[in-house]
Amino acid sequence: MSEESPVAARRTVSASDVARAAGVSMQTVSRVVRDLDNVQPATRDRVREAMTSLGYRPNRAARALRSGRFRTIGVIMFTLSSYGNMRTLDAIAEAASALDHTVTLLPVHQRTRGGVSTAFTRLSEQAVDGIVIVIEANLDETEIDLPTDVPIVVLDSSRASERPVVDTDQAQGARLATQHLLDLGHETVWHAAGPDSSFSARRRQESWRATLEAAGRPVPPVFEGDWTTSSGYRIGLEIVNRPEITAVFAANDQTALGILRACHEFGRRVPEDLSVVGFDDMPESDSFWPPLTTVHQSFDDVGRLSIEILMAEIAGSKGAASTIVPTRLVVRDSTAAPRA
Amino acid sequence: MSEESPVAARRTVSASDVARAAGVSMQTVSRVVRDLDNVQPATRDRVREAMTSLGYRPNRAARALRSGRFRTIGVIMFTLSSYGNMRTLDAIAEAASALDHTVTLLPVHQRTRGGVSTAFTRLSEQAVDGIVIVIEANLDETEIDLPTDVPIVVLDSSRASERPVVDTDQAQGARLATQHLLDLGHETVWHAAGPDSSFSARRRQESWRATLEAAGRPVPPVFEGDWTTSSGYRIGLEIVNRPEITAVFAANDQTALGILRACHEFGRRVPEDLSVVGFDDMPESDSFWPPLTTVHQSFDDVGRLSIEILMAEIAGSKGAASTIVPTRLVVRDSTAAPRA
DNA sequence: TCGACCGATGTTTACGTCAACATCTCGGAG
DNA sequence: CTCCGAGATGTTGACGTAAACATCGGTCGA
Repeated sequence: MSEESPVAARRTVSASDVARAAGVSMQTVSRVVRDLDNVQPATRDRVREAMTSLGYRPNRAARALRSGRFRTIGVIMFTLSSYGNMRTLDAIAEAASALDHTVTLLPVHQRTRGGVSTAFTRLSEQAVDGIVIVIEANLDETEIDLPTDVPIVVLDSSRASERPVVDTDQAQGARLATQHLLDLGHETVWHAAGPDSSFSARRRQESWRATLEAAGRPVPPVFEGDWTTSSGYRIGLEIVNRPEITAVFAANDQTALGILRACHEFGRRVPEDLSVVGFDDMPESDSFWPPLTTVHQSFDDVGRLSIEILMAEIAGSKGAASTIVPTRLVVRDSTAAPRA
Repeated sequence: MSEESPVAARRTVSASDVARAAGVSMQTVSRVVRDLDNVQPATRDRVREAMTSLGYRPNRAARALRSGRFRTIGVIMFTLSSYGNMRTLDAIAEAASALDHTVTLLPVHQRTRGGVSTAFTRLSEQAVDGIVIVIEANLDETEIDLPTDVPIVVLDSSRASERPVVDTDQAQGARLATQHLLDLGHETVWHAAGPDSSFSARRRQESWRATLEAAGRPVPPVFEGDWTTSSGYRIGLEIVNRPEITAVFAANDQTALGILRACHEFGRRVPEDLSVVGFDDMPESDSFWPPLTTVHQSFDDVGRLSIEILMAEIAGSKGAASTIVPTRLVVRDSTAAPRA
């Protein structure tokens, strides 16, 4: 009945306003906000009431300043425009949110130097408690001016990193794909690779090669791609002219899709004349034509684990272990035994 | 030569540490940091040197507390797992970054009440200067406890909102698609709709209907979908049994892809027996089989404009105008004249 | 009955920065 | 030679919160 007038917007309601309204001290308000200690239920209710009627919202900046904690995780990625990155970010955001943390996107500026485009970022202000680096590049980490005192978890990195690494088990996935094709009876398996700048792509390629070698099969030259459907299409155009190729392992589903397109255009039948395996298991992959056999990776697990490890580091645990998330092969209709 | 020892990590370097090292006052450090005023070049250099050698980073919380500005934009979205949302977020992040702002993902918690799942979010703490709502739901805005004093821009909203709205011109896009099919000589066009909870989906449907009516064509019943390939596949299964259907406008590319799959499985030829148009123009769409005719929407423009408008609001301009971004039709191989 | 102890609440102070104001230096005009 | 002003730099005091410490009743056992 008192503060009804919605006249001029007061600036901001602070804890002391609430305290005055509830007839308690600021400190008690703080305790109620943080669900702390024993505050007498009656007092608590009185404070709560005052908070809602005044529309009080704790000032996060002040809180962070005082406590030194931002309850915020920073994420560094080059681009959101890839299926994997997006899914990973989604999972990270969800996991962080469950722990009552917020996710902020830390900008990465591209820089061209000596012909190579590298990333250069100056995280000039510390406003995060931890950082997840989801970056895909031949990136010298020194190019990113990272805070020294903030825990960091890295995805898609060389294992050489001293930081904790969380990643899909690229090697296992590529082996699954390659072995599947060999098991079907193909003499060997060709590979439509991802960009050399990606650690994931490199590991998939290495594992494909190792699997062939372990089976004593010839290792054909690699088709170089860059994750895109158009690079897959270009590779597909080469493949359709070479009847001796009966099986291809594509570095990701988009590349596989591009190959499928070339096959359609030139009448190369899949899987009768050519078996194709992808990697990622995008939601669309089961509707490609034919539905794509592919390696499913669990982006959700990767995102969730990276937050778990990061939070442990933030909480002070030293030397958190790196973690590898297994994949599984999803067999659909793009693979078959070679024609006799 | 002096501070070489990397012994124990000091806590944080503050402006006063820098001031001491450079032999100036904190205020001068602050001036240098903000590139302000006239600071004697010699002094400026001295301070800069001290900053780098000490590894000084301004404390963003303190800065925000003092200035009341966070240099941060909050983004509210249900899920990142849709092509459009992801692209929009990417564009928003880029635009914000160009203006030296950071983007944070504000979590939205799902809540089920009375059988309907609604969003409930308590943005309990204000830590953003403005908010972009990219939400797709029959959402009573009161369900989200938004700060009252923060500028907001809405995407994918009913036009009824009093807030500034930025969106793709859904109506124009749907008209383009429908008219294209009519122009090819189809008697009428069927529609594989998106979920009713999406304003975009509803507007595409309305415009499809209006276009048919304006052309004096019969308006067939709507196939109800939910953006996914599997709903498109389900719709496709119905279509393949009905030879009288010669043209379909799908609410998005995924739905179209599902329809294509059903056509392949049951030998309904596209575009000879059925013309299909999508909406979005995903990067994969030109590699579908056949390459998909679709409506291209410019997510980049939507993201960029939303930030422009939001920033203007933050800067104090009242009543920012809503904006509609045009689409364009991309004709590929999934559409043709009906067979005579 | 009294003192110790415990739970509930209040008081003080510092977190790091920036705005406002104060001061200081130096050159040039009168 | 003095005074004034402009530019350079320093000092003080919030911003809103939470940690540390202080205080104040009341309960319970000896």
